[in-house]
This record gives sequence, C-alpha cells and structure tokens, in this order.
Amino acid sequence: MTIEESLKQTVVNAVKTLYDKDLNDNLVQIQKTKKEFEGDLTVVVFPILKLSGKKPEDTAQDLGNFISQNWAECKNFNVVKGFLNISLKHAVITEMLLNINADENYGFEAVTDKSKKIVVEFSSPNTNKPLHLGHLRNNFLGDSISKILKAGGNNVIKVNLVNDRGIHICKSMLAWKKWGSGETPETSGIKGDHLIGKYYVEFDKHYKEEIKDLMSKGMTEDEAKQKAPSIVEAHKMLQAWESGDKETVELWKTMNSWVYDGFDVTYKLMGITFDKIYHESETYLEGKQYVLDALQKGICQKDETGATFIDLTADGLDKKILLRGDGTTVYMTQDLGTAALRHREFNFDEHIYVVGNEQDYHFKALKLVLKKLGFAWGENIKHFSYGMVELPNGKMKSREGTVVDADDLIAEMTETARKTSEELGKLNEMTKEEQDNTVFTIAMAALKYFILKVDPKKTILFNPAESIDFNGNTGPFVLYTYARIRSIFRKLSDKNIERISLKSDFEDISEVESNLVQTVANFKNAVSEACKMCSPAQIANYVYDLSKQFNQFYHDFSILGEEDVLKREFRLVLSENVGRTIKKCLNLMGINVLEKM
RNA sequence: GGUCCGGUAGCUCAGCUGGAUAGAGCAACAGCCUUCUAAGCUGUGGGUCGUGCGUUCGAAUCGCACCCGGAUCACCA
Repeated sequence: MTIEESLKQTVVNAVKTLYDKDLNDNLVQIQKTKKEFEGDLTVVVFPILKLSGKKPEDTAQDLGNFISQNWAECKNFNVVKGFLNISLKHAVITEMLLNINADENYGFEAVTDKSKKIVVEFSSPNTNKPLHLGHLRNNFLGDSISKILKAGGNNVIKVNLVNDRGIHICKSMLAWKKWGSGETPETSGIKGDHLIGKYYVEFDKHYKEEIKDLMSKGMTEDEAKQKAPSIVEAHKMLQAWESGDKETVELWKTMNSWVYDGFDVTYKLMGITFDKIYHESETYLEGKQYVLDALQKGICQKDETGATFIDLTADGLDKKILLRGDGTTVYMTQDLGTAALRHREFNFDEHIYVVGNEQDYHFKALKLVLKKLGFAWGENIKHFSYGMVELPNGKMKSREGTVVDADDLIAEMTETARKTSEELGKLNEMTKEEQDNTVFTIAMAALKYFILKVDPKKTILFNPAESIDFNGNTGPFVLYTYARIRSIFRKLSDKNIERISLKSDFEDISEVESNLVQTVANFKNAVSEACKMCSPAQIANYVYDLSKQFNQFYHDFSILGEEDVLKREFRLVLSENVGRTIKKCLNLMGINVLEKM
C-alpha cells in the first residue's frame, strides 16, 4: 500500500468514527502539498463537508486531530482554509527512499507477462526528398513511444514503411532524366537523398511554369494542372513502372539506392533502428487484390470513369477511391495491403501509426475500410497523430525548398554545442574522441528534447533565427544535472569515503530533500501514466521538474564529514536515485547520457 | 460549408480525470564562482488563462454559444 492509499484509508476511518458516515474513498482527495505551505501531503476536505455538516476549517481540524492520533506516519498537521496539510515523519521519508533503492527497475519488468504485442509504424519516408525537421518529429516521437511501450512491458515491433513508389518518385526520376546532366552522388559529391530532393524541386519548378503558361492561353487552373506536359509524362512513367517497364524499373532502383544510402547516414545520427522495413512497392499489389475481391463481392463499386471506390458516406465520410481509372493503386490501397500483411506476420494486438495530423481523415477511413473488407482486427489500429512543425513564414514544403533540413540542423546544433562547450572550458581534458561524443550527445539531446517536450497534438513553431537553447528547460540542462550527480560519486571514490547503510530512523531532513524523495517516489506513477498516454512530453516535463529540484538541492549539498555520516548517506542515496531516474527518463526519450560535460 | 485540433506572460511552452496566491524557460534588470560542475542558483518586473453564458462551495480545467488561427473533406503520399 502506498503512503497516499494508507492516508486515504485513515480519512475514511476518521469520517466513520467522527461523523458515523461512510465515505466513498474516491471522494478522498490527497495531493502533494504545494511548496508555499508547510507539509508533505494534503487532504482536500471540501468533498467531506456534506458528511460532517461543519465548516471547512472545523472539519479539517477534526480530521487532523484524528489522523495525528491514529496514523503512525503523521508527524504533525496544519489547516489552511479547506486544506489539511500533513507532515510525514522523517522515518517515512527515509523508508520511501530505501524502497525506491531496492527496486532497480521501478517495477516495469513485473508486468511483462501481461504484455501486448504492438506494432509501431513510424518514420515512413518518401524516397524523393531528404528528411526535414517535420520528419525528425515523427522519428523522435515514434522511437520514444516505442521505448515507453516497451518499458511498460509490451512486446514492441518497430516498423518503417518506405514510400518508394508513387507519382512523387516519378517526378524526381523524370526531372533527373529530362533536365539533369546524369549526375550521381559520386560524381556530384551530393548526399543521395539530397540529390534526389534537388530534382524533386526542379520538377515542381518546370511544372509550375507550364501551368502558368497554359493558364495564360486560357485554360482554367484545374485543367492546366492536369494537362501540363510534365505531369502527364510523370503519370505515364508511373504506369510504365507499375507494368514493369524494364528501363523505368532500373532507373527507379538506382535512384532509390542513392536515397537509401543517404537515409542510412541520417538514421545513424538519430540513433534510430527498426525491427523490420517494408516497402510500398512490395505491398501495394496485395492491397489491390483485396480491392478487386471486394469489387466482385459488391463491397466496392466502379464509377463512370472506371475508378474503383468504396462508399463510406453512411459512416459520415465520403466515397473513397481505391483504384484509379487506369488501374493503378493509390495510398489507401497500399496501406490496406501493408496492414493485412503485418497482421498475418505478427498477429498484433495493436498497431500504432505515427503519422501527422494532416492524415487524420485517412486513418479514420483506413480503419473503416479494413472492417468493411472483413478484417475485424481493423478495430485495433490506432493513429498516433501529431502536429506539424512550422516556420515563422508558414508550413515547410519540400517542393518549394522551404524546409529545415535534418542533416543540416544536426550539423548546426553540433557546431553550436562545440562552441558553447569550448567557451565553458568543458572539453579541456578530453581526447578528440570524447569531445566529439560529448558535443554530439549534447546536440542530439537538445534537439530531441526540444521536440519531444511539446504536446504532440500541438503545432511546433520553429524559428531558425533563434537557435535551440541549451539553458533552462532543455535537454542539455537535464544532461548537466546527471553529469553533476556522476561527479559526486567520482569525488566520493577519490576521497575513499566508506558507504554505510542508511537506517530509517534518521531524523534530519530538509524540505527540499523531502520533496525530492517524494518526486522520485512518484516516478513509477508518473511514468506509468505517461505510458498509458504514450506521452514523451509528460516524461520531459517530469524529468525537467526533477532536475530543477535537484539543482536547487545541489546548491546546499555537501558530502559532509564523519560526524554527519547518516546525513551524508541520505544525500548520496538520494542523488543516486535521482540520477537513475533521470537516466531512465532520458532513455525513454531516446537520449543518451554523459558521465561528464 | 461539414469534421477535427489549437488559442495561457513580449516569445516558446507546462498546468486541463475541477481545488489554495495560474507555473517554468527565454528575453530584461539586480545579486552569487578559493570548497563537491556557474550549461547552475537567488531575487525583481511582467497575466481580462480568446469572448460570453451556464454547472459548482470552488472553473485555465467541465457544458453550450460565439470569435480567431490551423488541418482535412484528392484518382498526392
């Protein structure tokens, strides 16, 4: 039983004894006492007023008297309006600390046998452009929630679906063929994904010009968009590809391989791996088959242009096209195939798609279509939706080249981290290798934390002019706190101070120490909550709060001499716990810790 | 127009299963390095929690209406 539950029970007993009424225990509100008031735990008495029939202050006083006499953990209490603040005995705090110490895994491993099998799809890059800041949000979120779910005892399978087919690839291929000089990553010295991205932008430039031209000749915009020679040619290329045209397929293979080489570098920088990688080019045909079957069974229909669609109007959505008039497949067709394939392979309990909120509609439709096609497990797919990353002048668009490139950003952050570290003299006694590792770890911590700390639902506004901070509520600050803790233990071993085992009758604990212990004790709760909500942002908030508290505590921290041996040990055990908790949190966010910085 | 999401300090964000005087960081200003890491700590200033009504002992938090911003309603992915 936790300390809160024990107090709750005592309040229920108190109401029974004092007022002879039965109090439903979910009406008892226990919360941590706010900083400004004296005490550790607070009972909110307002909900009890009806039972007591007395004023808030008097009710609180009654309860306080009862609790101090009948609850062994209570040292003393005070009443502020309708709030009953209770101070815990120091022994209770020490006991709490020792309990945390005993459970190295914070209880996570215990739930393994109840685990679910969860497939998490994230990253899912298109092979026609390099990764940008928006993709980083996707990757960091996907990686982090996978880690959180795993920590919660689930069997997690991380998968990546590479969008290696479709009209967008054809656009890059066409531009490379038509307007390129036959350059390759080797001849140009450009990283493969960036090279392809360059031609994607090139295509759009020509396409736009053609539209403008056609419109000046009297065509409507919609018509021009469809009739522009480039897009017509791109569509032809897609058809050629889907029908297995040798030359087209060869070009596609070559250009994709450039992109993959480029992506590998970026994934390595991000520290992200997958258990399995899928390619749309390998799954879309399975999807197509389901649609054709459904057409035969009358679940799907053909419209006047020959396109196949499914009618979702009864469910509040629209008619959804599943095959184009020319028989080629669309996004949805492919996703149907992929989902079915994965269910066959893994028989998952849950399938989470980490995809931006611009696709909320798509996933609503996907779930429905799966069920209509007779896949009952369609109910178990979940869309983890997150907001866009925007720049001060609006949305990032690869086509228009208005993006913050992932590789560039990482390089820039690493440079800033290096400069800052040098200025602070942090790199002085390190080897070149240590320096590089330190600087890179700090940069990635800053970047990941910056993105993960924001509620996934919200749009992130990123201002490239203001570089990502290294002070305050940031990754580097949390890392720094951890490094400080590690430093204490290094110093300790230097001084050869013998560790003793802490007895729980130690009586001298400051307010800040008591708060820290409670915060750490709440870790399991906080993280299991974050686990349920799948929320890296909550973890970031928690670990920041913890780090801040520790830094305040550190201000007064001292290793102390022989005569203060218990106090010293209390502080060391506390630091150890905080350090371990910080490390765990950072790991859940995909951030590596540093021993020194 | 329908649906979904957001609106909290100058800026970036917490807080939202209703509880005490709404919190951090950045930016500004004033302090703190001879002792365990100053990427830190302490203090000052800064708020009609988009607006209105309602529910409640109590609303940033819940409900309704409205205003503003964004996404989506594709034979793009």
